[in-house]
Amino acid sequence: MKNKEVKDIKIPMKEHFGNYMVPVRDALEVFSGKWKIPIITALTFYETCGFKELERIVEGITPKMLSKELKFLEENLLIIRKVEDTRPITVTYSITEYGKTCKSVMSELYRWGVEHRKKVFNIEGQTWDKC
Amino acid sequence: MKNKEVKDIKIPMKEHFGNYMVPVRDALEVFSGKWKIPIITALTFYETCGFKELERIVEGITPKMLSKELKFLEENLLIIRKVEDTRPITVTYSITEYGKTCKSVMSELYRWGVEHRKKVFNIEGQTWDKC
DNA sequence: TATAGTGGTATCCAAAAGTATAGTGATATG
DNA sequence: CATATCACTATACTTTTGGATACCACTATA
Repeated sequence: MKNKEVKDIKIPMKEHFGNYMVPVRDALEVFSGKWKIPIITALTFYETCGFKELERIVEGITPKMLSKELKFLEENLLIIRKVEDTRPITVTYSITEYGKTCKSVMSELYRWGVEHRKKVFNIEGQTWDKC
Repeated sequence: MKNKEVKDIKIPMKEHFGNYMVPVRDALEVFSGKWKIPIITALTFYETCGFKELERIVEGITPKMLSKELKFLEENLLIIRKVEDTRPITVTYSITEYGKTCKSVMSELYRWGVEHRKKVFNIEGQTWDKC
């Protein structure tokens, strides 16, 4: 082919989208994985829980994973950990005001996910109890 | 402690939220991982691309990953693969109308991610070129 | 005939994510 | 004194994810 420069060569996304992916990846880091959304949801619902309580509420999670994810969520300012001076000492985890902003993302994921089930698996009207 | 039944024992999320997590997880399966969103974004932007084109557009991806993710996205009805009867035969991948519905989720992830950067890293006004 | 481009596979490997199981020190209860 | 609860940590393991490298058949071009 002559005039190679005429052929429309598609260029890397970075040229068009710059750093667009960076915040998207940040968000996904918070919401992906098996346990982060369940923990956020639990703390949004109950406001404050202890460690063992969360182990029971978030069914199936191991203490190792719970501990790891709580640290991550605290570093990301979504929850706060407080050591209460009781006997025996108890530790409480609570959702922050900022943590509550996750709701918009989660409900968008929920909304899209429900449509996706309909489209891909042809499953309608199942009881995806909205909250 | 007497009156154990008075103590408010927090119950597993499933009691409150039922199958709420199922569609959320479905959605996350589509959007998580390193390459799915970049591929969707590329095909949303260019409408139709060939395999080698995508390899160049989505910088850093290996043919193995590209092949795997394209299969996944096709199974999820987000893109279509067509073998064109040219010489040599070419294969095109295009976004479906349904695939375009991903935009709402991606822009919500973007929006939240930008706020999250501000909050957690105190990074303002950077050029997260919106699209 | 040599080279380059098309659309991929095959194989091996490393790192990350997640599971299973056990145990710790402090305190409180029966 | 035995047992249980709280908030974890430690260790070993498996699974999943992704990366590196090589290679394939086919066709077109120089």
